[in-house]
Amino acid sequence: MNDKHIALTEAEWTVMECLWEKAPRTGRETVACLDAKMGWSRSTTLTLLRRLEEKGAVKGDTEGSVKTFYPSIAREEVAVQETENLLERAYKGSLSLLVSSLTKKQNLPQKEIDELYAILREMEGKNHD
Amino acid sequence: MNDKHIALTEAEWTVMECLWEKAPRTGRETVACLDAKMGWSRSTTLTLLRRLEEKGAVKGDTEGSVKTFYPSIAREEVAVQETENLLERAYKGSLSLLVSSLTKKQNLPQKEIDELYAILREMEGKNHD
DNA sequence: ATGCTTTGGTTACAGATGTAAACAAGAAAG
DNA sequence: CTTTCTTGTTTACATCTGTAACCAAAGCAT
Repeated sequence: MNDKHIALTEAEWTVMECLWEKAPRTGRETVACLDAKMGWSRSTTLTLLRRLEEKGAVKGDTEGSVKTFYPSIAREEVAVQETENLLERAYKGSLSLLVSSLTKKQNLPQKEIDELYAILREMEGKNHD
Repeated sequence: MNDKHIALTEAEWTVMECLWEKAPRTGRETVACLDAKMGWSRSTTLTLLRRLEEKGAVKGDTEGSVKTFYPSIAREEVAVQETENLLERAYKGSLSLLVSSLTKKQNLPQKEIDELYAILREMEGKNHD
């Protein structure tokens, strides 16, 4: 059984961030977290949690009168999904096109450049092994 | 006078693609284009055009009884905007993190790798000039 | 036991989005 | 000139999103 195509809205991302940061979290904890971070009302948070549960992004566990929530997809998985989407939509699937568009506006800090070199080198290593 | 923050929806992207591909286009032409490509009804296309005009993404020019449309933002501009958004949201602003996440799934074709090297080298050139 | 508090669930509601029918004013045809 | 076709505008409507009030059941305090 597989659950592809989970797209999160802005608000839902915020909730997920909260759970990715630390999970499981009880309803109350999650509410507190998002009240602190976003000033959201209890209802808002709980509604979002319900919708996320419905679309399979979080799993809720009820014990007695209290419910605990935790993500059922990894942050990176969602990130990659959304990235691929954008890549397709906006750059015809070409990562280098994305990078070049971005860097045309502003140069990267050297640190980022080094990281990227490292990634490329490593990939080349794998490519002909 | 500046018009930042233009976010396009899925459907609106499709319309813009049509105009970026060739512009200006009359209403009729645009309708034809999107009917062919998407099977949309005349009304649908025209509604989208109106909304895009409202949000400042296209400019419409009425001459007599016919209206011509053309994009008032460049494709790349929108692309970059949306990319920066995703970058912030999903990768804490780190491009290298994005790239590494993506390439973890599947290696890039050599061509892409070469392109990326080229981009990096060029940027380094600019960095200390 | 009886009433506050905490906790999750149900309902609500305005604005955005996808999709399109209905309508009106000008152009073209007979 | 009437009829018909075209072209753009208004209105419509279901679904999705952001945001939250209201409600009911379970716990706790008196």
